[in-house]
Amino acid sequence: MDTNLKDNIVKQFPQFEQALLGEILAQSTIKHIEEGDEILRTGQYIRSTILLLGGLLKVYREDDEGNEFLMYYLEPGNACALSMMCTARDEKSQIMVKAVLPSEIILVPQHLTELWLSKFKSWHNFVIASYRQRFEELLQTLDSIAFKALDERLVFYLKRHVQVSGEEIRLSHQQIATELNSSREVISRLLKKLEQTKAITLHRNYIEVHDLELF
Amino acid sequence: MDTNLKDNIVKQFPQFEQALLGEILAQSTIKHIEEGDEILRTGQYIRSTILLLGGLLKVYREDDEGNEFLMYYLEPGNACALSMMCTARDEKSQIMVKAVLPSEIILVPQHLTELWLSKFKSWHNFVIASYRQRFEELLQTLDSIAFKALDERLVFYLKRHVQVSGEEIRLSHQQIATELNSSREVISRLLKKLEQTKAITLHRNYIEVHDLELF
DNA sequence: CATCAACTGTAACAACTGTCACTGAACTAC
DNA sequence: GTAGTTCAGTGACAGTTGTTACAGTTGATG
Repeated sequence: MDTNLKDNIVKQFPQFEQALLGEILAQSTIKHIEEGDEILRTGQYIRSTILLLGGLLKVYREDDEGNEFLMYYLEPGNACALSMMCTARDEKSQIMVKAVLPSEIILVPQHLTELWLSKFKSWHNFVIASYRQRFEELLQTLDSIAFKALDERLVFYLKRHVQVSGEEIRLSHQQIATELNSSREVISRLLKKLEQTKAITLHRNYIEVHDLELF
Repeated sequence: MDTNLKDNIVKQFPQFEQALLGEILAQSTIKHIEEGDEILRTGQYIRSTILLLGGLLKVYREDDEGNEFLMYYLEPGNACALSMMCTARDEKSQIMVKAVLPSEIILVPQHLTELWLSKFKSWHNFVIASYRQRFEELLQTLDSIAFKALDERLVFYLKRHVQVSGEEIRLSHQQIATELNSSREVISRLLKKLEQTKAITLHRNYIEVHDLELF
């Protein structure tokens, strides 16, 4: 069991040095998360850094009125950059993190995250790389909201979904509308238009993506 | 002259330890920037970390068609987080940085930024704090674009401007429209509405802000 | 099979934003 | 002062998105 776990960590985080792997195994908690469970809520204190071992997480923003929009997805081998950015003093989360699929996460206590930065070069690099990657993804999301009309944002959203979970997108129109902070009717309308161009086929509860490259 | 410079750095970056100050003075370049000058362009290679000693910089995003929108302002004592995030390999800038006022910047060569992280605790903390602060500001900007109508975004924009440069906002309607990725006529219309509520007074080339707290 | 709930399709309408066209006011340079 | 330029104000109109209202479809359950 423990050997399996170690193999799995090595597989998802091949860049970590041996000593770091040892510390992770010794000091952190592995947790299984059900689909739909919330891992982090806005306003909640962050006490651990989250590493994703298996499954799929979505990171999104929610405002006072319950509106939300998707920031990005985290795949196995990724970490939640924001949870690494909190220093010793307790910081509150600015974001929501929810499991899209049943997932396995590693929880590293905050004080270790800090310590490891100077202790392990591979950890340091991982943290920097994570920051940067997430910042870039956030900028892309920002671009799509700022510069693009909803039809283009929808295509951008579908493409990203294909990347993380294949050509069969198992979502209702309502779910998509929520993640884009729009409304169901509008999304239905736009999806219908996309279907007419043969880029996708609509079904109940899932969308089949043929080719979105032209958009 | 050099003593003046050191005093100035100490004033803007009081948290830096002595040894770090020494290295900054010895190894980095001080540069004077004229109002309107571009310090970093999208696609350009980043070779230095930028610390702001005096003046005011704006950090914004620009798309292929020349549309832009404001991400945030940098004030003296701040640093460009993105320019710190680049590791040894040459990374291209994802953003534009331009001087809003005549400014003094410190350019720290990339390899030192990296080195100092492990060498100086105060530098390390500064970098982490900068990342975090910028990420939060970016999230706020994102919120305002995603959740708010243009009238609210305009108020948010004006408020931020008051924070960095006082109650007299020296901008034309066209400049505001550009930074919000909107159009001049629309901004004029909304500003006029705001003026009618006595929150602001409009003049040629500047706006006088009385009270925006209600919005 | 009957019923119910969730999901999807659509039409009509309203609100917001962007665009076009034009006017006038303020400042600049000669 | 005059001409030219930049800036601001305004009305009309078009396109996009959100809202309301309702109908039809699918799938689950008893």
